[in-house]
Amino acid sequence: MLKKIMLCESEHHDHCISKALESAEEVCAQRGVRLTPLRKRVLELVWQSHKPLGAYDILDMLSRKDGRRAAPPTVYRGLDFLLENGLIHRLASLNAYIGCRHPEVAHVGYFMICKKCHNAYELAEHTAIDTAIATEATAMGFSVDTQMVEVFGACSFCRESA
Amino acid sequence: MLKKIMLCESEHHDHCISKALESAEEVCAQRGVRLTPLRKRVLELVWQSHKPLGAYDILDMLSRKDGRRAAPPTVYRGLDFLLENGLIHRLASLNAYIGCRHPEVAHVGYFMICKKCHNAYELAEHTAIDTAIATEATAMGFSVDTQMVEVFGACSFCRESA
DNA sequence: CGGTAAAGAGTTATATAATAACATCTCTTT
DNA sequence: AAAGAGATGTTATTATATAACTCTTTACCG
Repeated sequence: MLKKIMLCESEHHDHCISKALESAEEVCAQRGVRLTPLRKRVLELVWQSHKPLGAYDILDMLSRKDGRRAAPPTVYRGLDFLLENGLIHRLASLNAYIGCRHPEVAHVGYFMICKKCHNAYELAEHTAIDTAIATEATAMGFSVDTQMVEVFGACSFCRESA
Repeated sequence: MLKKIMLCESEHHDHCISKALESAEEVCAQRGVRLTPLRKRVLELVWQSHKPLGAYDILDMLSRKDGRRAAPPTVYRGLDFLLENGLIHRLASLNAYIGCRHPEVAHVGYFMICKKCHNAYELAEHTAIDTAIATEATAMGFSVDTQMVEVFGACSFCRESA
């Protein structure tokens, strides 16, 4: 029997979205940076699901919503702001972006990405992986600055249905 | 006192190159695939240093060498072949390619990349990191297919000179 | 308040990374 | 030599991201 990690903490994904927006407001207020309407909309779009989204996917959604066609820099500026403030993460292996669950504290993300349902699970900080990387680095005299860990495979739900 | 992991096993980097080419010949012969002149040249170019190279960097080097301008698919086909046969790795966070030290056995690469000298150190397989990832995955019922671990920071040499 | 500087957003063009689609060549086998 | 497969050449295009400049909005200062 597999342990199942849920993507949404509550019954409905809407809670994830509203909670994320709320946290974002708090975090930005606390840091004295502005969560402008554009930035907020981009964040909201990223949070539409737990699947990483490409910048141009977001751009399309944004354009559809607004009626007129937005240009790439519009969305990239939003994404850059959100990345800088730890409100989203970028997945290098997918060129995609995903909402961060714990924007209060700066951290790099560790992700398990299901190749079937495309959902990405962010692991908590200070996992064994973190420790292992630090240990390996120390052993070779390497000082770690940042890191990317992206694991691909099948999540428990997809394994079951397969 | 930091332990120093050397990039080149012998005194001269030329040994790395010739050893890599030799291994590649063996591996390809064994698998019944063809290490054509083009593929070999691409591999040789990737191995010019221990710094990850972009596809277009390789393309430029290739073009310079040949006199005439090569087109992107030329180099991408070479890279694809080398990737498929585990002769090189792709670093997703850099969109760059680097020679693999152990092409005999299929594996994903774990890399420590120095932001100062740009050299990339490939860690041996079955490190603690590997184990840690497997453990985390199991704990959440996730079956691992492949993974990407890319760590950025400062290598022992650059730390010393800083 | 009103002026001003800075931050944000719009717009156009372009850089960078990768692939699609089709033609051609070059082996090997017969 | 012919056929077929694998490899390479060639042209065009897609996908991702940024540069450079303009205009607007906001925050701040007197």
